[in-house]
Amino acid sequence: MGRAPCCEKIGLKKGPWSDEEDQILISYIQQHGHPNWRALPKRAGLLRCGKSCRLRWTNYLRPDIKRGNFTKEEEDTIIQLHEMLGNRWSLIAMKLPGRTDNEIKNVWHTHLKKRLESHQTTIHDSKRRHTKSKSASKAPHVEEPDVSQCLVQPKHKSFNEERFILNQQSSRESSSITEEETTDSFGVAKHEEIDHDMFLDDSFWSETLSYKGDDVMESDSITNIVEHPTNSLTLMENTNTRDPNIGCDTYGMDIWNDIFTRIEELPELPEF
DNA sequence: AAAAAGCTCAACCGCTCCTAA
DNA sequence: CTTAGGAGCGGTTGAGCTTTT
Repeated sequence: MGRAPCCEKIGLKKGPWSDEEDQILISYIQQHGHPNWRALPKRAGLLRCGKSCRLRWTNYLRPDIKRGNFTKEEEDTIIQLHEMLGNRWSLIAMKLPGRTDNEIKNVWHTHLKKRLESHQTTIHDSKRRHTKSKSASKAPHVEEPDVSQCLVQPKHKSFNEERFILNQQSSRESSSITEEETTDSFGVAKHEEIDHDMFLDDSFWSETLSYKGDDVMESDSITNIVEHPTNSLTLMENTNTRDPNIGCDTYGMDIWNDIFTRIEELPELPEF
């Protein structure tokens, strides 16, 4: 069929935004909101594509944007959530108030991914050396904590855990995965390094996916996620991402709150 | 001091999903 | 049911800045 271009490109400005443009966009949105991004630039008097305006607003001009370096806690959260969700930056961003998906994506590609890669290389080297030295000498070896263990999916995930990730991954087929990953026939991201013992072991997954109690969410809800992940996650995603003004549906948000709260209870990741 | 290499991050692009007609 | 259009997402790019040689 072929999609029409999102906007009439001729005569529209591209590239970095000027202060003046920012001010126009901010004041327009403060007065009128943004019920229709496509029509916004014309109404506001901006020579920009609606998409460009939305991006500028959500990634830079929104009043609740937190700027500055990421804290270690934030980075840990990103690593943990990336482990669970893959490159679902918008979902990860939901857990980091004031941070945008774009920012998180940048941090991942510029800092975190490299950190992981270098540590995995180090670990491989040390393991290779260890294997060699083992055959050469019988000296006792103290196993260093394997950082990569924090970063790969559990080797023996339960069926429900697998389905949870499957649905997270496959609900957007175009989602790609990081370079260290391969994809199986179901679109599930799999890491090459699956022979490691897992830092996020079964207890993590069962804790994450189970529910006992006194939280906001009904226990039926989490059971529903586990037993009907497709329905639950589709519901959550739809309600969470589609209303720019309201933000998140309370029901869907409660589910995420619960999941994210459990992630926070995880043991601290080792220092890199 | 200058050039090269590396890094960061704002912005763009193309795609999918959802919804209304 | 089909189609068109809007919104949002993730991948990628490239300008500008910083560090290294």
